[in-house]
Amino acid sequence: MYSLSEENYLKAIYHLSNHGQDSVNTNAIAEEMKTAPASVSDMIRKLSKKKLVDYQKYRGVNISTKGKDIALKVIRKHRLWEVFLVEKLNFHWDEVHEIAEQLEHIQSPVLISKLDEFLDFPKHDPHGDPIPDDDGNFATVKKEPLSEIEEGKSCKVVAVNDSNSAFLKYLDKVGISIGTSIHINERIEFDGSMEITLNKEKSLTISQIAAQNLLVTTA
Amino acid sequence: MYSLSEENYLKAIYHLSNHGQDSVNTNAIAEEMKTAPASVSDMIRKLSKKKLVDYQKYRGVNISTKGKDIALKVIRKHRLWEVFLVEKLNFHWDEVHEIAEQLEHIQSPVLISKLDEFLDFPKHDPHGDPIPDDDGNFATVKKEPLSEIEEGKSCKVVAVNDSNSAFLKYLDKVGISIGTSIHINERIEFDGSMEITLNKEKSLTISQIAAQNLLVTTA
DNA sequence: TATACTTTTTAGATATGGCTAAAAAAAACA
DNA sequence: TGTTTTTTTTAGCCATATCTAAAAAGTATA
Repeated sequence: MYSLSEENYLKAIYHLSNHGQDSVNTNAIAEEMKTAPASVSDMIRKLSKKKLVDYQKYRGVNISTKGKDIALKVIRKHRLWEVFLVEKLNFHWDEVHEIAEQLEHIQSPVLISKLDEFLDFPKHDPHGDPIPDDDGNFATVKKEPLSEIEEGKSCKVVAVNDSNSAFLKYLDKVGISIGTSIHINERIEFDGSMEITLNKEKSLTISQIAAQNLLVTTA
Repeated sequence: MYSLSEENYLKAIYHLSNHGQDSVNTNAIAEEMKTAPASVSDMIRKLSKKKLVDYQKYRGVNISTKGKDIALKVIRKHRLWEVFLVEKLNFHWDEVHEIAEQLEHIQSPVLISKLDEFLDFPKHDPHGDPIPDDDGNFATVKKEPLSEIEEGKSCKVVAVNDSNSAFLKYLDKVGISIGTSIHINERIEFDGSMEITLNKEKSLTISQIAAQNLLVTTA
C-alpha cells in the first residue's frame, strides 16, 4: 500500500510525463504539487527506492511500469468518482474535482469494481477524459485544442484541457459541453480568437485562451 | 479542519463515553484505538488544548460539546456511506465497515447532504444504528440485548451490538436480520442460551453470546 | 572555456503521530 | 495506613512529509 503523498506524486509525475513518455523535472513536479523543490527531491528518492520511478540525480525522473500502474489506478478511481458525483448526486461538472481528489485515495478494489458496475461501466469522466480499465488500458481519441483547427473545418468537443471552475462555468454559459459540434467560421489572426457555430445553431466568438483549453476531435 | 487521527480519537471517546455521559479511561481508549496508552496521553493533551475534550491529568477525559459535534458528524458520514454501500452497490452488511471507516473522513458538507438526499434520508444504517442529522440529533429507540428479554415475551431486532463479520454471517445463516420479530419460547438457565421463534415461523436455539449481541426493542 | 545563471540536492529544521521504558500518581488491599 | 498493583504520564526515541537556506551540479553565454 502506498501513502496518500506517494500516490499524489505518482499521479503528478504521470501527468507531466505525457502518459509515461518523457522524463520530468523536479521543478515541474514542485509546481504541480505546490511544494518546494527540496521536498520533491526527497520524495523522488523514496519513490526510486521503491522502484516506482527511475531516477538519476540531476537528471529528472521517469515513471516506471509499476509507478504508472499505480498512477492509472488512482486516475481510474478519480474519474469514476467524478461520474458518480455528476450522474448520481447531481453535482455540476465544475464542482467535482476537489471531492474526487479525496475519494481517489480510498483503498478497496471491490468498491471500485462495484462502483464501476453501478455507473454502468462509463468510458469517460464528466470532463471527457477516458477512464482506464482495471488493467490501466483506455481508449485514446486523437484530440487537439480547438485553437489548432483550421478555418472552415468542423469538429466535436471531447474534453477540456483544464477543468478549473471558472472555465467550466464559462462553457456552460455559452452553451458548450462534451459532445457539442463546432464549425470554425473564421480565425481572427491578430488575437487568436475564433468565430464558431455550435451544433449548427448558435454562433459566437471564443478567445484564444478558451480555444486552447477546449479539446476536440475531427475524426 | 481536524486530522484523521483526531477524528478517530473523538469517535472512540464518544463511543466509550456512552454518548457523552461518562468520563473515559486512557487505557480504554488505547484498546479501542489499538495504540499504546502513551500515544493516547499525547493525543488527549492535544485534543484538550483544542477544547475538544475536558481533561485533567490522571482523571480521564470527558468529550466536550464541540468534540461531540465532530464525533457525530463523522458517525453520520460513516453510517450514510454504509447505507450507500449496501443499498446502491449491493455490498453485504458484513462487508461495509472497513470501507466506511475510510469514507467517513471525506471532507465535504455538500457531498454528505447530496448523499443523504440520494439515499432518501435514511434514519438507520444497515446494522440498525441511527444516523444523526446534520445537527447531531438522532432518534433513540430503547434497545436491550435479547439476552435480557424474559421467557414468553416478544420483541423485534433493531440493531446488532457488534458488527463483526462472523456474527453477521451467522445471523444471515439462521435468518435473523434487522426487523425480524422474535418470541422467546424458553430460557435455558445453565448456559444462558434461548429457544426462540422468528417471525412466528421458524424456531431455533441461540447461544448466550449471540443473544447478548442482538439488540431488540419490546415497544 | 571560464563565468554566470538555473536547477537540483543536501543539511538541518519543524510538526504530526506513533513507539518503549521509566517515573509518577492513583487505586486496591492487607 | 503503609505497601503493592494498576493506571497514566513523561522522556526520549523513530518515521513521514514538509520547509528554508546553502551547497553542488548542470546549462548557458560572453
